[in-house]
Amino acid sequence: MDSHTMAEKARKRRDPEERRAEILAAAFSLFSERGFAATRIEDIATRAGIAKGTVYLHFPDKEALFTSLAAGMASPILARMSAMTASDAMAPKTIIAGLYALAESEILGTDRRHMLRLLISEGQFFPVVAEFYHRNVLSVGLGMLRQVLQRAAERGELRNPALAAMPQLIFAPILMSVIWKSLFEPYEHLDTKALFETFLETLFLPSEGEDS
Amino acid sequence: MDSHTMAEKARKRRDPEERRAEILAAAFSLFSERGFAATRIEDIATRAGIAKGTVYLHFPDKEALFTSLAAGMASPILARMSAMTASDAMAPKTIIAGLYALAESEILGTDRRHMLRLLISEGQFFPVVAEFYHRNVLSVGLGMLRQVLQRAAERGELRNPALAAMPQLIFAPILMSVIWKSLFEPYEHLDTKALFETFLETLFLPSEGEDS
Amino acid sequence: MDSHTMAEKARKRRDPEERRAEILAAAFSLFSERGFAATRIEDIATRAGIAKGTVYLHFPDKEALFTSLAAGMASPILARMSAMTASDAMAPKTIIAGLYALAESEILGTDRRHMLRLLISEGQFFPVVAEFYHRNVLSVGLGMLRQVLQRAAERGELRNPALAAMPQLIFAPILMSVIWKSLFEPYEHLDTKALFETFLETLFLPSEGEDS
Amino acid sequence: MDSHTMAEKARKRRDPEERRAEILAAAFSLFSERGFAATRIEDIATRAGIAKGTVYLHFPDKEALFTSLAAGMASPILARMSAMTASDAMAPKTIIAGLYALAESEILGTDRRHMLRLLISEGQFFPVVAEFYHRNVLSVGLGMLRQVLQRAAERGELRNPALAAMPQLIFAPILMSVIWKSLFEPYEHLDTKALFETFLETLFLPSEGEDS
DNA sequence: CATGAATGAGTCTTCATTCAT
DNA sequence: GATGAATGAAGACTCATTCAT
Repeated sequence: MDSHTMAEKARKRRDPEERRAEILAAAFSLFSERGFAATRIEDIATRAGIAKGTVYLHFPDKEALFTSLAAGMASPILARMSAMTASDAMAPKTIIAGLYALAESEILGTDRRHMLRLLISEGQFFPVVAEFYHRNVLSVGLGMLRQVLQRAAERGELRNPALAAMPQLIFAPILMSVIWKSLFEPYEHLDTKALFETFLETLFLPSEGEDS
Repeated sequence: MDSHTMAEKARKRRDPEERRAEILAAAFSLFSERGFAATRIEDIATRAGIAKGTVYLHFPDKEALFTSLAAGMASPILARMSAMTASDAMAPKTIIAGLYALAESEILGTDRRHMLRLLISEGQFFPVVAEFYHRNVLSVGLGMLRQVLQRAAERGELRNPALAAMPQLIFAPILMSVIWKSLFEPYEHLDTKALFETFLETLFLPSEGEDS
Repeated sequence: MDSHTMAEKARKRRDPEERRAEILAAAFSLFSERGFAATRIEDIATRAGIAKGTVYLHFPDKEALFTSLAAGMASPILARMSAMTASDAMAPKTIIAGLYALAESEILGTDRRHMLRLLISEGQFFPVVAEFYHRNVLSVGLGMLRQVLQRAAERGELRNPALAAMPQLIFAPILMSVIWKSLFEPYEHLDTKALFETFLETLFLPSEGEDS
Repeated sequence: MDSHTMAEKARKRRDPEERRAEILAAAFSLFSERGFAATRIEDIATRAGIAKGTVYLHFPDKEALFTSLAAGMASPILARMSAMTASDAMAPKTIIAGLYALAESEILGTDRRHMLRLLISEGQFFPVVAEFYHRNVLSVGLGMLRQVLQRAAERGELRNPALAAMPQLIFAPILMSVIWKSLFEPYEHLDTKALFETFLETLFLPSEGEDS
């Protein structure tokens, strides 16, 4: 018999990276469900299938847990966005449409939307996180959008060329959707696909041969 | 006659409504600054100039403080919005422009923006509040907007007539601005006036005699 | 019926000073028994007949409890010592004898000896306490002793006049006794009265008309 | 032959006695610096250059570490003292002077003074230690002193022959010095050489041909 | 033998809520 | 009504000890 019977003994001595990831996953789901203040370290440990003290072997304190989580969230999304906007070949409208599709499938359609709400909620009290996001996510993301919008304006595709100076507006419906889903979805469904579609058609002039 | 002067008496036994309002004002400023969890009842009492126990004569618990505050926040804004959209005489674009002006002066420019952020943050954990807002603020507000946008569409003033079905989009830049101000303003200033202006010009076709 | 039925209701709302004193008394006995680290705030509270949280209404933290205790211990003893050495009329030998009698009845014979041991033990880790004692107790006490010994030397009563420059030696047997009582008394009794008597006769030449 | 060099191996699998000594040395320095409660097993391990668990291969628990340390401290000093007092040839005054010189160079002048303070502080809570010291150090040490003082008394060298019945007094200035160094040295220097000299001259009559 | 990840009992401290005055 | 002392449940974090590798 192999001494690494993988099944049962999995409880002890995991690979540190794996363990760390499990803790973060547990923290993620609990922070999402209950918010930062209402989540107890012990609950995170329990959900990760470990003891309270073990959490502290991987993170110095509760705050670090949140900070790590926030930082880790950023890169995957950014990478996708980056890949998208990189190709000059793609039409701006298609790029923005792709961004909204990405937002729908990767944020609104998953638990990640809770994390975004969490960042909105708690970010203010974690300046490290806010600054990190501004520097690494927003600056980069807005920069890419600015370029795309600039190109669209030059090609005469934008309804309002001034949009290129306000790339934040592109994010606005995404944030709105996250908030709506969090607070009001139980009372009234929001059709985000239609929302993004409508917004897109408002931003861009119809392409050649497209029906108005 | 005893040694209690009028001035001294003025501190005690105030009109209950007035007292209640003072407590709410104190709670408002503290919740805004620190969030719900980090605000202590005692701090609220101190800021209101009363004793801890007195708070409980007016509100059953901390949660009630938050829900009352949330409920109280709604009406003034709603009233103004209502007043605005009521007049059929005003052009839709002017009404929406007025709404943004209102948002700037009454929300973004004041401490109320913190309260809106607070509603976004904590609302999920206070279903009473979320439902209240959906029923009394959003339903009403979105209804009004739908009418205004419908009228604009009929008058051919909208870039995209489908907007009338997505009045939530009107709120999106306001939410975005609130979030930006909370998290990123220290790192990068957001010119909300320009943002709203740009957005407005994107939604509406130029009026007669206006330069595109 | 008097509403201050003093007997049963004594549990609540005591005079703050009294309450503070009770907490200090409880802390004193527990620190004495178990040392600083091994004493739990909750035990102090229980012994004082109050709830854990109440301790924190009177002292900011565990350290403050120790510090206050240490500071409070000093003055009574100092006052007595001061009264003693003040009178120039008394013979130096009588004064020192009185000091040892005081040490026996007020320190070695009471729980205060535990506190002295505690100061010896923990003082190093509480620089505030050590400095306080140096400034307010030792400096003063040694100063007084120096004067007394100086006078004795001038009157030719000291076996070794150089003692006036080393007043710390006077304290040495007291410290030794405190330590002995703490550690070894169960195994071997120390007759402190005889100890002090022997030491005194070693320091001073026999008075006129005294038997050797 | 594998990649393990001699140097690398030297870190592992040392002679058990040597390993034990290293752990005790590490424990000694840390207990001295911070006291018993504030010293963590992990710190001891780190300072000894081994892993936490390894400590438990040599000592059953933290307490055993302290008691072993305490016991080990005793013998060297005792041996020296024993060697000193053994020779009947040496004058009593010279022996006691030698004892103080020993105390200065081997205790007060080294880290061992911290250990003595530690014994004073924690001894009470480790009855095993207290009893061990009483039986193996104090009884023996006081016995030797009693003999020496007895001899001095018989030879008419003592100011007060009764001193022979109170050999504890000989230790008093040593303890006083240890305590002073621990607590008050930063605020006021104590000249222990002078202190012991003064004390010695107080106990003993001047030797023949010596100035009083 | 040696390691250090894992455990969980233990402790300080906070704070919403109560209630005697 | 108003007060603020008192309560005690709750939660972050520590660290001696164990034990799988």
